[in-house]
Amino acid sequence: MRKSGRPTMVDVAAEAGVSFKTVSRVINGQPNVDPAMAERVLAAVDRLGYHRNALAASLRSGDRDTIGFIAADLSNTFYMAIAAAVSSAVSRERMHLVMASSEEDAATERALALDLCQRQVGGLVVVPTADDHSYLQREVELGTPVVFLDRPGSGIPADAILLDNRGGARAAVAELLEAGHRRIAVLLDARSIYTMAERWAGVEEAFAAAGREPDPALVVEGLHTPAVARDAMLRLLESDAPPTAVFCANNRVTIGVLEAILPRGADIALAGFDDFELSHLLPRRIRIVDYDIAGLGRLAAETLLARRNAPATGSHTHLVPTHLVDRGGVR
Amino acid sequence: MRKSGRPTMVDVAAEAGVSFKTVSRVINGQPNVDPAMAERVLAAVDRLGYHRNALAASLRSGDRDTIGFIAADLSNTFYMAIAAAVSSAVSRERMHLVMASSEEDAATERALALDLCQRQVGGLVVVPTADDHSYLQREVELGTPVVFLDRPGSGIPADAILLDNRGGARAAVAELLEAGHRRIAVLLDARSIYTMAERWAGVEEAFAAAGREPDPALVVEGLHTPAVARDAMLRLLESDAPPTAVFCANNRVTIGVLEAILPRGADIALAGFDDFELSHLLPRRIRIVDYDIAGLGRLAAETLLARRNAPATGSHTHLVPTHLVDRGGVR
DNA sequence: TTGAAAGCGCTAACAA
DNA sequence: TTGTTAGCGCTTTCAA
Repeated sequence: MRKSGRPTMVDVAAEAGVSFKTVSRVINGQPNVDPAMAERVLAAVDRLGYHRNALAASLRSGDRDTIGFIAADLSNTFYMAIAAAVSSAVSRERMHLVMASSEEDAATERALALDLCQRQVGGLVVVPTADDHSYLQREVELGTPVVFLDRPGSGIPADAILLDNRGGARAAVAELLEAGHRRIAVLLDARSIYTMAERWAGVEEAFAAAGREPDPALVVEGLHTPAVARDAMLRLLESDAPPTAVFCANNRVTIGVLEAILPRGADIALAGFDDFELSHLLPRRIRIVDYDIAGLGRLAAETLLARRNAPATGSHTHLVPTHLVDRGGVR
Repeated sequence: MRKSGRPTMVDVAAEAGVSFKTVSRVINGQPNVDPAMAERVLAAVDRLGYHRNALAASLRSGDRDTIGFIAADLSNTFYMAIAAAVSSAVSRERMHLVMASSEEDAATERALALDLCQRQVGGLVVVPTADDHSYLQREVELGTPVVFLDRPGSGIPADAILLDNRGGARAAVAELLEAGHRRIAVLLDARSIYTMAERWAGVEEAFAAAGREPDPALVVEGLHTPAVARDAMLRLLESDAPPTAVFCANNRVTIGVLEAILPRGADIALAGFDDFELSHLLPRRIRIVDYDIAGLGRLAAETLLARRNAPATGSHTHLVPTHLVDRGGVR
């Protein structure tokens, strides 16, 4: 064994007294090897504690068995759940998932994506923060498939896996309108975020279908944290004409609203986009726009893996359905 | 550019009309390069859309800039949160995190760990499922540091990051005893799991300190899911002598217990190990054994990275403190 | 069935 | 300051 490093195929070959190509054959389970020789090689492998260097192997063969995942914000349980789903789908194909977070920063996203490409990933799943992805153009051309998740990318041909944001929001608000509510508050994060814009569009569609339109005084946007959403809700409750119902455009907003409503037992109908842990134990009934979050991650992984083998025949956008469910109402 | 593949340093050198070592120097920002030459190289890089192959680079240099993380179960938000923390700590050092899940299976854990070692990871963070890790002996000897997280490993010299399970459980139960409770139920997952054994030991210590011991009729173990925990709690509530307080040994058990208690408004004092999302919005007050979960992941990453540079001077076990907090009580 | 030689794309000595 | 020559550990021809 050389200079105290890890043993190599050459070391194993020397130990077993065979050519180093024979070792390669045995290690890779290739046919046409004399069982006796294989036996000797395996014994040498064992004695030396040899492990194949997968990086060196892929250098020559060009095989890529790693997939990159860039989340927008890993501290958000939504993206963590997706990462877990992508990971398990990827490992089912005996591949690995390398995970990173852009922290909602376009430059970071770009640096991470390019870095992962340099690491020769076989594909990239990206929750985009940047609004131009032409920096990936070259990589896609060279055969690294990219799949956008949760938000669409732009500037390159790549598949996208999106939620039916519009339909989900529309259905939730339509229900509130049908129940006779006329003062419906709509609380959102910044409308510059793709999902927020879509959900807001769904809200408008629901109002339009009922021949009405949202009351600007009851619409609050830019609610980026539960605390901010809570304060906004408190102000609405204390206004001259408080809402009788509220639609929360994501789970952070929903949580903030609950923080405002629950302590004072305000009597308001609740609907929100995104389910969350323990929603079923809430004391108040709430309608939730739910969807298969693990399925979202799985679909992304499968779409990506399919691209690896198939020719780039136009990009496709998958719309993952949402459905309304009841949560809470536990006394 | 050769056979339609990605451009290499040789291609860039040809394009720029310089030697390929000069390209290497420019790409790696090494000193002693004529600015004019660097300019020409950079232009060629741009024209060709060249990106350095980080795998090939590390093959020769031996640099390892990837850390492996093996969770016991990525569908558990606890491990996902840890993974996120490890990821961000690792990327702060400009390294990458490869994520995998053993699904609580020892053979899977072993296969994943060995696989990651073959991929030349610079270190391994493992939430162990196997109870013998001597299979990693060789890798540790060869300089791949291993850090165990949440549960101790065995058979190899490796650092461990553990929670103060015993102290946390003891404090929670001691408080119930001090409040005068005499019929305290203790609900656990299987005691064969390290954390459960430790927490149970903490419970016994608290009882012993009060000159008492747990009532076997009120101790239920093997509660692996919220549903099972809920049913166990319901049986206790309906028994002849129901408990006046309950200690839940992890958050799954706590959730099951809440599912049993909340709908019927049973008047029972609650304490549980592990915080969970939205615990602060629960209608019932509950004492929680809390800890810094992100810090746990960060500490694991930092301990691992420190090992990479330092000599293997004996393994160290870090005990992460826990503290009791109030949750819930929102009407 | 086995082996020798030539790469993969890069870094690291060494020379010029 | 620049270039040359060896490798890193493996896979892939191609010949024996």
